Amino acid sequence: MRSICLPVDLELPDLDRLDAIVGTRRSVRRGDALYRADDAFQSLYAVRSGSFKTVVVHRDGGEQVTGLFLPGDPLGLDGVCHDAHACDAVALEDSSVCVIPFALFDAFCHDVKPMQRHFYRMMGSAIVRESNLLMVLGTMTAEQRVAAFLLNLSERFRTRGYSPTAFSLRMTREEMGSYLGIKLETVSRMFSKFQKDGLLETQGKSIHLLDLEGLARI
Amino acid sequence: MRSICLPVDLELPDLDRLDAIVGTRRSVRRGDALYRADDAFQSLYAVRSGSFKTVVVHRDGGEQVTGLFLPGDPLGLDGVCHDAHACDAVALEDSSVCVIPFALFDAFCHDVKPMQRHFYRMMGSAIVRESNLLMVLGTMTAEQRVAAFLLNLSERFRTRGYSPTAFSLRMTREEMGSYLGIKLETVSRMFSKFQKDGLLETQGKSIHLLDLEGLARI
DNA sequence: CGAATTCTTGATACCGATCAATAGATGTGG
DNA sequence: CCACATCTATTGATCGGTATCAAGAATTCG
Repeated sequence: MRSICLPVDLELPDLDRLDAIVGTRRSVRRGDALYRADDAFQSLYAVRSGSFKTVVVHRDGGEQVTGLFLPGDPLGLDGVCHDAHACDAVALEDSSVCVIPFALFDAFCHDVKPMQRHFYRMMGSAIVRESNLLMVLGTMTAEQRVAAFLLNLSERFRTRGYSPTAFSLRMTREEMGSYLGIKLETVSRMFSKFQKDGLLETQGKSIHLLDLEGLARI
Repeated sequence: MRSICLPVDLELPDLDRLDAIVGTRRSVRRGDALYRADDAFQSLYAVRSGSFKTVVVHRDGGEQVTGLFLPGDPLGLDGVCHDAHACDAVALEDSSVCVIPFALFDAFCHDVKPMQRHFYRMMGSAIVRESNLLMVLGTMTAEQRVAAFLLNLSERFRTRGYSPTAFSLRMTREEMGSYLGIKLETVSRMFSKFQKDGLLETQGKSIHLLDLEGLARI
């Protein structure tokens, strides 16, 4: 878990100090928010178990899912900008996070160069992840979006040591659709199509990918 | 200019050190790249004059414009993640940038806390900017996208002290379309429609917004 | 178990893509 | 500085992919 979350070589005294900073845990029930847009930014979080979505809420109530976070993913970086969070972070299932008070974390980064470097990487990763999503929303058909989404998940589960071909997805079709810029019915239709083509099997929330290469060719 | 680019109060010795770091200038001709995806990440940049677009290139040649950068905007943050840039940065017109060697800048941030803080803000802003674009691409109609784009530009010109209602836009319709996830013909049609409705006047690259509130209502 | 939410599937409508042709702008070399 | 070639923009006609509307089935959760 730490290898995903903090792939940094730290010596013992530093490691203890970090453990003290990250000490607190917090549980969030399915559907509850870890933080909301305009909440004061005080802490970063690391997903320990479960999963989260981040959503931007438009003035006229329109919601856009902008991120999906799995165990090990850092959460809350959107708040670094203006001392307030820019989106809501909502648990997709009963979940828990590590709380990382930013003031302490920042001071720690100041003293420990590899940690500073890793923090930069986390911020950079968030930027690149969103760029990739822009690419998906800007250039792909509905079919390609769903395929790209599944392949991305597969890869992320793989790096976490879980099966890259069989996993359970706690998002609803509607949330996936929002994330991908399409409607829930379209998501459902694409799943049906892929199933018909022998690329995957679905049974409710659990998904079994049968042909990763086939999905990649779409 | 510095007030956009570095809104930080620095004392004199620090200011001199920063000037030394930022010393170098670089000119980029229209259509040329300041950097390309996979180039080694060595420097950040600040736009001095002109404008840039960032583009992500898909394996099958598909291009997606992911950002538009005006004077004062920081450029290159996408490279902080993996020691290599994640996109191309291309000049939309003959332009110039300040070159900020990252190693020196990082050391400076380490010593000067307000600067560190400002760097965090820049990274955070990049994340929030992309979230907003995700919102545009995920939830808005073509008409709304073009209106939102023009209003965003208007606001950015305003904060820079330029006219918020009359400006010249060096992007082609195709580039705007790529940025907004629609085709160039659709961009053109929306401009024509807005013109018919008395919301703006266009003449080639120069745009005159006549009714900001009307655009916002769309 | 039972109510509520979520999912699937079908029929139809509409927005934006595509194809195409003309007009206008931009830049280059004579 | 003009003439020509090229790139860019506009506008129209048509097509297709997704959204929308609707109904019923499956799943989830209290």
